[in-house]
Amino acid sequence: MPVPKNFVSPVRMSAKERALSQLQRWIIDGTLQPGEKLIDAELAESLGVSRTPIREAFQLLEVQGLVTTHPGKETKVTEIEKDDIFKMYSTMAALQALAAEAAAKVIIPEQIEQLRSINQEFSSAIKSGQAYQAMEADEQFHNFILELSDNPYAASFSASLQIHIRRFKYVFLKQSITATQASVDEHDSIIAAFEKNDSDRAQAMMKQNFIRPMQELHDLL
Amino acid sequence: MPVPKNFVSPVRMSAKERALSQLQRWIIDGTLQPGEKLIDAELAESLGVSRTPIREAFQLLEVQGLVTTHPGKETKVTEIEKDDIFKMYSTMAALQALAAEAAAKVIIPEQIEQLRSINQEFSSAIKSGQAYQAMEADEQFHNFILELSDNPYAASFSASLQIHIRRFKYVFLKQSITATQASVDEHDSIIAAFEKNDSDRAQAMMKQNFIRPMQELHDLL
DNA sequence: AAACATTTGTCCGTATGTATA
DNA sequence: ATATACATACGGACAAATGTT
Repeated sequence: MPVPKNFVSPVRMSAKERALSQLQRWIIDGTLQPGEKLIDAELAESLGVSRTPIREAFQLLEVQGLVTTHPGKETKVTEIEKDDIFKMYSTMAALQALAAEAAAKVIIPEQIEQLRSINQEFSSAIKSGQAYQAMEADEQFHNFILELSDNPYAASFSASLQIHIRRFKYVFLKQSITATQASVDEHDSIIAAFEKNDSDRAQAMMKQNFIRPMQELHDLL
Repeated sequence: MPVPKNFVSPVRMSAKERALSQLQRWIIDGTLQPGEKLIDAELAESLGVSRTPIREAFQLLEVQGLVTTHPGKETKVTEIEKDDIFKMYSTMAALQALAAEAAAKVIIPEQIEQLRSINQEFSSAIKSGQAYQAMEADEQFHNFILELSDNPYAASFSASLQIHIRRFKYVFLKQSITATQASVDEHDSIIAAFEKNDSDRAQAMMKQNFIRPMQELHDLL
């Protein structure tokens, strides 16, 4: 019997992983607010697990910078302020520019076509005012390039930053749309640079793709 | 009774922290070799703690990329190969270049003097063939600039990469000296750029300070 | 194919430490 | 200043999962 090869991952998530991703979601979307105190026993009950997986999730969240633990004292959701946007975006810009530079040297036509397709969805989402879908498509575009760059360090750091940026948007912008047509055009420029294997230009355009919204966001707040 | 103000940090390290730093050391210096299987119960006994802090340390090491966990199966020390040097150094270069760019805009004369002093020690260590001291001074130089840049994301990512780079040097170079006079000169150029608050040049020189040894190392292996 | 051995995953009790009254 | 409450840190037992004989 032909079993579907790519079924939706039989993810037997451990309790720790479930706790982690749930807590991440709650912190990102503001259910758990900045500065809020977290008590493991309480969360353990509401997630239906024991305190151990919660504690383990706390440790990972601390490394990610989403919670801050004062050992033996308390653990709270990390505070966030609007000036942090500079630090997050400029760091992200540096990593993504690096990825674009590397990707430009190895990308093949089929992959360029995939990027085009993703950017098309991104554009559609913006035009129809679907903020969440637009954000997802944008992330997909950048993550695809990161994969091409074949740099696990940059990919890991970028993933971490992506979470912080998402949280920033939720906390300060409450879901309002942030992506604009300018972003779509910049993506097109990056794709064009990829076609010519022009790593310098790909790198420069990628940087702008983060620097511009960074300034727009800061002006807005 | 006058108690010394700056005593050596009353670090009440938790068992988890002790386990973590010990395991880090063992992985970096090759005591625990790439691909080696780690069993928490065993390490728990040899470190004189229970499995819990060992397990917690494992999780953090996994995020750092020093160990790889196959859930429910095993956890091993992450493999490493010589081509990884490109990925580590190019990523580090991007982060440090960003830090230098930011630092150039806010650095004050006193801090420039401190950098000069650190670079002096770096130079001395190289001339007297003290490989470890040279590496430490070099790291101190870069970490100081990271602090100035006031970017916790870049600082955190850089710290993580520093560990991987250290491990790479231990595994492939066995303590032989890697720093050269060229590095000292590049540091001087960075300092000179700082004096003029020339963030572009600081950024460019910082990048070269990582790209050059990256290629030298790769040619060597 | 099934039972076994090994290792990871989870639970919960207890100790330790910190802050508040 | 002492006691008390509360949250974290750790330990050890048990359960689940995987690979093997």
